[in-house]
Amino acid sequence: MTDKQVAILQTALELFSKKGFDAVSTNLIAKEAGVSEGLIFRHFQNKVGLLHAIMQMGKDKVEPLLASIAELPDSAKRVQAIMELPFHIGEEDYPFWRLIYSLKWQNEFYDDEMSKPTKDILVKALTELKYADVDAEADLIMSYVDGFATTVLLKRDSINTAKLLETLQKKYIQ
Amino acid sequence: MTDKQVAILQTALELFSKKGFDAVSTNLIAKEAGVSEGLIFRHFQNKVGLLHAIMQMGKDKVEPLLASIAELPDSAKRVQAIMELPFHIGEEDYPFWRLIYSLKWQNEFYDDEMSKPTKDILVKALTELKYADVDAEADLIMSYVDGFATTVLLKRDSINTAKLLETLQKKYIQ
DNA sequence: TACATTTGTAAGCAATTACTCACTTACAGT
DNA sequence: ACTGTAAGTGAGTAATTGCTTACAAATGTA
Repeated sequence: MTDKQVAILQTALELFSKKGFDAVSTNLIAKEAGVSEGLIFRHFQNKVGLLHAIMQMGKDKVEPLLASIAELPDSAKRVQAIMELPFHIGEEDYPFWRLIYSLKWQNEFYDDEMSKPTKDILVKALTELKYADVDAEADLIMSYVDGFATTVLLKRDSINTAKLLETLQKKYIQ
Repeated sequence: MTDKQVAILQTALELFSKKGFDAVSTNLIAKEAGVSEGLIFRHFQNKVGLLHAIMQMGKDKVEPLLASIAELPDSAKRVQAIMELPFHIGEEDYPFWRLIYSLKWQNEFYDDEMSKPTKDILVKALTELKYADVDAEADLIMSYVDGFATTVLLKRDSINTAKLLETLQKKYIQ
């Protein structure tokens, strides 16, 4: 990967996550990245190809994180780790997660499969914990996580997310 | 309001919520609504004006609903009503709520004030219920609600939302 | 050195974009 | 019937869109 290739990916991610995929032109990306517009198409074929490349980058980063959670020996700790996931996103990964969540709401790009691995970890852990309705319980926790992610990614300036996590933990940890 | 005015508003809402605001052209809206493109600008000044008109429509519908919750005499019931809000959205209101949530992720249109009245109801109720940290508790519930809304609006086909609500209620109602 | 491949540019492309404007039609109130 | 106002049209606009292409510079690799 060339310097300019990285520059394109990073500024595109930044802009997509800030304004939304459709509101950002390839012209703007090129300008902000200090690159000729043609180079975007040389490396990524088209605008959607650029988006795919960004998503792949993100997936490559998420996979090992999820794997490390799956390896935790304590089932309850696995559930807890999934639940608290949004609170432990590094500042540098905010743009990626904002992009993921914004794309969810556009029919064209919504990929239901993305959250599958996370739910699988939950289902396995909840089964081990002998929950009655494992699937519904997992869906409920997945909803919580979506909610926490929304709050952390969208309101980190206006609310105290550390205190929020603390309040949450008081309910589930004794 | 003319028939054509209503047609524009409805098809615009439908398209915006399905594809995203920026991905929908005024040309397409006009075609789908069976109206000349110029009429959109006659009635709503510009594309953003059209969006504002749609949002106003939605707000007018939400306000009385929220007011009726605020009037419930039982504080606990008020909290419960807020929490379950996403599960009781009528099918006909899905497009509006999808639009609201998709716009949340675009810097340009995100209006932090929109969720204020809901949180106010929560804060008041939780105070009456003598919760320790009312504000953090309210933020937590607001997060839940965002999560439930995401699930209901995005996955109503692939998961059983009725069962999800049931599972949720088991945790909070004894 | 020579040559092939990759990386990069700049100008240009047809199509689409949001929006305007001159115009006609419908319908009030007097 | 006359007139002012609102509703509606459709052809136009300049600017922007995603993308191509012909070419130059850089980077291998023998």
